[in-house]
Amino acid sequence: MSDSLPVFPEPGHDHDACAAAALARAEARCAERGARLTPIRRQVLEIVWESHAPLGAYDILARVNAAARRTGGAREKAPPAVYRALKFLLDHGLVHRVESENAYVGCGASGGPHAAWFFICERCKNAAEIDDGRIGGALRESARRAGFALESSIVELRGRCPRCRDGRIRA
Amino acid sequence: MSDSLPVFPEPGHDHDACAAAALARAEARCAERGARLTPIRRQVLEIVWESHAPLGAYDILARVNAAARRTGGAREKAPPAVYRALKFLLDHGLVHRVESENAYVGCGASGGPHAAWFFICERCKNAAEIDDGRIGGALRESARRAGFALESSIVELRGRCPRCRDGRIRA
DNA sequence: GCGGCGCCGATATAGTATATCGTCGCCGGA
DNA sequence: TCCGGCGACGATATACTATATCGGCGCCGC
Repeated sequence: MSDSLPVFPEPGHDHDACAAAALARAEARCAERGARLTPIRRQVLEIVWESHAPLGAYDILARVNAAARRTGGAREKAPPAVYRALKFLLDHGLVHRVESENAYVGCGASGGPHAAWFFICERCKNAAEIDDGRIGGALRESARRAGFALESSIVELRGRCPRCRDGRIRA
Repeated sequence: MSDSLPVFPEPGHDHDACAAAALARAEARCAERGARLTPIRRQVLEIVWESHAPLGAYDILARVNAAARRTGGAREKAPPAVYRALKFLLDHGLVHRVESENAYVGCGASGGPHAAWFFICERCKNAAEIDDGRIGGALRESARRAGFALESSIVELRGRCPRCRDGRIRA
């Protein structure tokens, strides 16, 4: 469960399948917990999973409303609708917040609660969750030495993902 | 230079001296660099150093304007004045931004550029810089294994500082 | 002197997030 | 059946955070 390599999307990445799997995991987790994945919550989750790049709340809102305009005259949603959906998804571990971008990204893990640590590519903007026991060990050890009672940790590592480093690949 | 214990203020902490030392370091660094610590920049730095708790830009602005009202009728400053000062201080490594709070805190280090990693106490709100080589090692090693070209890192560890853990001390 | 530059004032606006209140629908208990 | 509670959502207003842009002023070097 620990120390798997981070999952920046590979060249052959089947994103539709990737997003579908995430939605299926979300359905399953909500079912387990008796939580309701209502239409707006599900739609926000689908939008977040349109890519591996964190998306801002107002970008999500714009897509929700664009979809509403396409499919018929439903009234525009207001910001609280999206923020409420995001809060639900955050509370249930289905999305993570990227603090350094005020943005939200789908949680790629199927397991239970876990720290949200990311590599974030400055070029393609994708974020990949880090699953590395040594980081956790170093953080816990540092806290222990300092007498600090660690409750949660934010780790956001910025740079270039394997595909974007060296500027070899266009996008 | 590495692995010193983090500096949450001790009970006997002489904060005036602490802030004065920070100001002196800032003067020295600006002198070295030929950068001008203008009155507004210096004032923002002093305000940030009023405590070890990160302060929001608009809180800083309010204190700047409160001081102006006390000392005479100078017109109120507008937000860009504070943001410009903060940018200068950030660029010169005199303050750090705490991403998870949209807030700013004085840099306690005298050395050159360094990652800004923090313990942040949820109770007393103080932030303490972490200087722990093992964290950096773990982050670099994790990036290396992932093929990720690391450019900068954000680490914000939330919890209870030594004085506030166990709820033993009032504030 | 005058041109360039850094700094700042001033205004406007963009971007992010929350408070509050009312309504509706569902479900369980009296 | 009716009622009460609760969760979800709509709607409006507002708070909080940050930046764009333009113009003026003072300093310095030529």
